[in-house]
Amino acid sequence: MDYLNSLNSQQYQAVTAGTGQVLVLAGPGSGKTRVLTQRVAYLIDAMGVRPSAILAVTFTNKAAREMEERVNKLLPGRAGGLWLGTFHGVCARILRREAADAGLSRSFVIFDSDDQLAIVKAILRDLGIDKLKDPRLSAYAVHAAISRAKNDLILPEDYPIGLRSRKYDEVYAKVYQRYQAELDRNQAVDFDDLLMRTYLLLSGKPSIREQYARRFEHVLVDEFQDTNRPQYELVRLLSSYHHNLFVVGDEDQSIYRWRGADYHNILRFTKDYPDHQKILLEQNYRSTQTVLDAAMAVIRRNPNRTAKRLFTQLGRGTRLTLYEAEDDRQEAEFVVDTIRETARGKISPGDFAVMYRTNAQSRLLEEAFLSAGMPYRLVGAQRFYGRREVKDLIAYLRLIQNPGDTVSLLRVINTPPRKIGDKTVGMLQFTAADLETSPGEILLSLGRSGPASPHWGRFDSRAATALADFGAQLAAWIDLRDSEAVPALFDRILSDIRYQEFIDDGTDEGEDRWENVQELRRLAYQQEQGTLAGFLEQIALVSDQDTLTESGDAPTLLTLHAAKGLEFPQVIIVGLDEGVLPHIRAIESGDAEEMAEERRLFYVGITRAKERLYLVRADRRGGFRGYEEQIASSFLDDLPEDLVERRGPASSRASSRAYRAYRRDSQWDGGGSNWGRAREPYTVPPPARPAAAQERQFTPGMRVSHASWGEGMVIESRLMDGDEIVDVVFESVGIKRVMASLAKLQKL
DNA sequence: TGGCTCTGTATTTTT
DNA sequence: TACAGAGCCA
Repeated sequence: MDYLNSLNSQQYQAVTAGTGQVLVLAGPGSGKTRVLTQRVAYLIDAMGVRPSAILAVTFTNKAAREMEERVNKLLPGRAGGLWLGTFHGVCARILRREAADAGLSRSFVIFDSDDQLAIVKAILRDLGIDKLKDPRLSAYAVHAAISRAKNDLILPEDYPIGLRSRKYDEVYAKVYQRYQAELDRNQAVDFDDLLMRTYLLLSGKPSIREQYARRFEHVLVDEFQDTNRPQYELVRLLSSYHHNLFVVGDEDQSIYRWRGADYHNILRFTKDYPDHQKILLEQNYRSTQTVLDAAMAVIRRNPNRTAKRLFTQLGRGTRLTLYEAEDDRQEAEFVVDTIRETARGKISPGDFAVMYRTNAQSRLLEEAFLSAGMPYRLVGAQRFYGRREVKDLIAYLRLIQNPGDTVSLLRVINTPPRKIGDKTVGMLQFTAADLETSPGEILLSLGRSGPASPHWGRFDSRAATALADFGAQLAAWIDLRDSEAVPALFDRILSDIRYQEFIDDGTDEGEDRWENVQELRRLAYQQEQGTLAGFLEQIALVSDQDTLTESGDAPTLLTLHAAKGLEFPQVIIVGLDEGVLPHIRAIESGDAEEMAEERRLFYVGITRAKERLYLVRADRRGGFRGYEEQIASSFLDDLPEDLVERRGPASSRASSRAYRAYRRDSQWDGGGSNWGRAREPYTVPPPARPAAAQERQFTPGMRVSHASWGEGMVIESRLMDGDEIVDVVFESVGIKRVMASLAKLQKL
């Protein structure tokens, strides 16, 4: 157990904690992963726990893999059989094993965001709602409402009508029901289903719950601040027999609120498990004190947090650089120049990470790198898996795995073109609906039996032949699926459909597309041992971080979200402008929690830096209609002057003056200023001053009473401008939004 | 049926 | 900008 010697006393305490519940509050860079890894090793090594009785849940597959490697290094050959993975991955595994009890086909597929959105779109079209052009009824918004419901563990038939708006809720409820029915018809689940269905399975079937709860003597959870309701409940259920629960988190790094994550789960944990041990990890082993001081100055402004003191023994280090460029092109050039000029000697290009708030910001950066002839690594799964050619091939694979997957079928039925047009497809769907089967089954019947198929007569002979040809192909692939490994199947599809001919038209773009196909093929070849189902699952659940490769000495480009859990010697954060970071949507929402999350995002970015941190902004940015003037991010205001060295053409000029004037104005006009040729004004709430910081007095579910409206229940509450805005459903008058200070609500 | 052009609109973050 | 979807024509 030599490994224990390298721990500080808090880390040691955490790693060697006995049984029961343990909450480790770990600041950035405090050795959280190390504690988790060694804890697992300690359980096996010192406490004699079988690896297969340990469940460890991480946030990304990458983190899981790293943890596995490190445990294996500590205990060579003794850690096999650990359950290690992401929440979504673990849930998929459980659902696959318990498919029958979960009401699923064992070969269920996981729909990606595009498929999910496509289903919502089709339903809206069917209901004639797409014509309304109401942004709150856009496919995107409706899908978000469904996702929110699932994250609140609300089933379609229980969707509450009239809580917010009767008109919208009715649509959401209806679409939710049809959406879920459509998933069922396709034998498919979405991301939220993985969590919700596992929760329903475990909560609804005591025998299955007990089986898993007995099995997992120890449950460990990483990034606990980013768990949502289903995840919290799952952890509770899975640890409900042995009650050994070890969670690690940091409220200040919670950045997935929009996905239902709720850092209050940390507080909830302390209440639900009153006998827990709490251990604080404050010593930072990653960054210089300057970086930490900057980080603390930024995060201090957030209300509702446990104050932490981050300290290091790595010395003061270099001051931050704040570079103010004239425009976003110059911003990108600064990034490239800085890396080129600094990366020599001890610092190499691979030491750099460039972080941004939105993916769109990577474009200019990429262009700048390309024109400078410098390589870079871009983190992001969507970039690859969202490509048409990649999606096509995955759709083929999914269809072979599950012919009931009509979404995939429709995607590939005429791609490449095989003379099956809209009319034929319409007939196919109609027939399937008529006979209460899936289009895929009809296709297979035509393929296997030809004119002898009972469905043949439904189509004219040309259409029937085309369908039968494709059906026969599909049937052959399905046979191959059962006899061959994934790579062989993949190559067979490629050659059968002559995909290269279709996609690679000799243009640069065509070559590019074919290159992507090759990349997917490489991934398939790594799946020599695994099943098709496993390959598809792995593909469906890749996280952005999983696409981060270790190879090559090139700077990494990634979003602030994707940067969570990583560290780099040199960090450049771009886009420090009001409206970019913090993002305009957070500002416009007027929701203090959303602004707090933007701040946490900045905090996460800052604390990734080991040695040196650059912050970059631009006076003007190109939007989709020309350039727009920018104001420096209000977050920059919170950095102590003595930690920052200002540079750049813009720093001493107009923008700063305008910015200061703007700040002054916003003191008394409540935000919104016009100067120069500024665009539409928007209001910027003042940064959360400690004075204005306060606790929420009302939480959802709480019973309250009001002098004239009587009793009601709180459905939502948030802090805004130092007051609390509470939504309450009153028994007498329905839903009302009130200011806590004026309404004099009484808690019951 | 297939391919082209034109138009309108928008995703912030991602499992 | 960029991408999906509609509309048009061969």
